[in-house]
Amino acid sequence: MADTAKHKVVTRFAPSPTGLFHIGSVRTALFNYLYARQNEGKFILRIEDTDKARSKMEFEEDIKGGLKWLGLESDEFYRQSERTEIYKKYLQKLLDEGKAYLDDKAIRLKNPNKKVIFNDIIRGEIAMQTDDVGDFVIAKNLDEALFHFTVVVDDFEMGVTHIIRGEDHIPNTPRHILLQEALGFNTPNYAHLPLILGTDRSKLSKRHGALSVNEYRAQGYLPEAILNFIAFIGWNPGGEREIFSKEDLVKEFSLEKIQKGGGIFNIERLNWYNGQYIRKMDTGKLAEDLLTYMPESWQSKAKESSEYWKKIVSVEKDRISKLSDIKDGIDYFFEEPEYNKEKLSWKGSSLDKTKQHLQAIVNMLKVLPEGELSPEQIKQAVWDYVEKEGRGEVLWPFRLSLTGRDKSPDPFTVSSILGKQKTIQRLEHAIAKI
RNA sequence: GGCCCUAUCGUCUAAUGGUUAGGACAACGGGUUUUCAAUCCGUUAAUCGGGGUUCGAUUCCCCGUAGGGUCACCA
Repeated sequence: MADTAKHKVVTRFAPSPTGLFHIGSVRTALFNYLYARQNEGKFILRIEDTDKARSKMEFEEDIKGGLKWLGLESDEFYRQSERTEIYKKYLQKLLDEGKAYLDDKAIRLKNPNKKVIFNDIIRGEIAMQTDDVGDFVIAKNLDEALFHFTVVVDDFEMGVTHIIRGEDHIPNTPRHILLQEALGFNTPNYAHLPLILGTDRSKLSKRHGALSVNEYRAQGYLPEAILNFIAFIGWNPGGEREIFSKEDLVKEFSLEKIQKGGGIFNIERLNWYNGQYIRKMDTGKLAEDLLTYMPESWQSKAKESSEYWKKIVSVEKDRISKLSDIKDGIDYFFEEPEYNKEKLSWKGSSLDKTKQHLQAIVNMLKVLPEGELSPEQIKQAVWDYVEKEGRGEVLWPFRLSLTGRDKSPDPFTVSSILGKQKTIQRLEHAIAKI
C-alpha cells in the first residue's frame, strides 16, 4: 500500500502499451505531472498491460522513452501484469461477499442499477443511470482482471487522489464508482480533459498523420516547444503571455482553468513555438544538435571545422522552425553552387552588365585585408558602388554567385562566413561562366 | 439509435451581467539597406439559433441546432 499520508496529491498517467506514445497522451501525462509537481505530490507511471494480446514491450519502451525525453519523470512505476495477486485478492473478496459472481466464463459485478452522480473538477456535476451497463464484466477469471477493475483497485492501492484523464473516459466513470462502492473505497477526484482533435474535429488518431512523440522528435521538434504548445490546447493561464517553460507551467497550472471544449491540433502553431525555442537556444548546443540532421558528407565537414559550422548555425538559427529544416538551403556552404548563368542577372538586366558588377565587386574585395571579414566590413567596401548602380542590380548577382539560390541570407553574411578567398573564387567562377 | 459532453475570429484562446469583445498562430499589407527567412508595425476576422430572467446578456436558465465522445470477456 502506498504512503498516501505523505502526499496530499497523487496523480498517475496510465497508458496501455498497445501503440506508440501518442501526442494526445502527452497532454494527459503533462497535466498529471504538472498538478503533482505543483502540489509537491507524487506522479505515478502505470503501464496498463492487462491485454496480453495487444500489449507489447516495444510500446512500453516508446512511452517511457518519450516521457523521459519530454522531462516528465515519474516518481513510481508499476506494471499491471505484475499485480495479478492483488487483483485476485479483491476479486475473491467481492465474490465472497456476493457482490460479484461468476457466470459461464467471466466474473461480473452485481450492478445495483442506481443513478451515479459525481463531481468533475472541470465539468461540474455529471449524473448517469447505470442500468444500461448491466452486470458488466470485471475479470475473465481470478487471474485475469480487466480494465475497469484493475484501474479502480490500483488507484486505491496507490493512493491516487486525482484522476486526470481524457473525456473519453467519462462513460467509464460511473462503473468505476460502482466498483469503488462495492469494494468500500473512497471516490477520488475526477478531472476529465477535453479531447485533442484532428483538423476534421474528430478525436486525434493515426489517420490524422504523424502522432508519435518520437516522430516529432525525429523531425527536430524540441521538448519545451511540444510541452508549451500541448499545454495550451485546452488550458490557458489568462493573460497574454504565450511562452511558458515547464517550470512556468508547474507554477501557473490549475485544473479549474481547463477548457471544456475539444481543441484542434494545429501544427502551424507548434512550428511557431518550435521556432521560438530554437531561437532561444545556445548556438553551440544547437550546432551540436543540428549535426545529426545533416547528410553525412556535410556532417564530417562541419565537425572538421566547428567554427565555420557555428557561424552557419548562428545564421540559420532564426531561419528554421524545426531542426530537420537545416538540411534545406545550406548546400552552398559545403559544395560549389550550381546554377544557370541566366539566373545571375537581376530582373531583365543584361549579362554584360552583370559581369561588370561582379568584376567590380571582386576588385573591391581584393584590396580588403586578409583574414576574417565581418558582414559590415564587406558591405562597407562595396556599398557606394551598390548605391550607385542599384541594389538589386548588384546584390542579386553577388548573392547568386555565392549561393546559386533564389532564397538565402544576404551576400554580406554569406561571404563573411565563406571567407575572402572563397568569395572571390566563386565570383570569378560566375564571371567566367558568363 | 441510447447515454454523456461541448459550443467566442479559419485555428488555440482571454474577458465580463454593462468592454471599441483582448492576445497568439495563420492570412494579407507595410517597414526593416536585393531575395527568402527572422524581426517590427498595421489590417481583415468571432460570442451557433430561438425563447426567457434582467434596466441590460456573449455571460444565467430552457429549447433547438451543430459537433464530439461512448456503448467489448480492449483500454
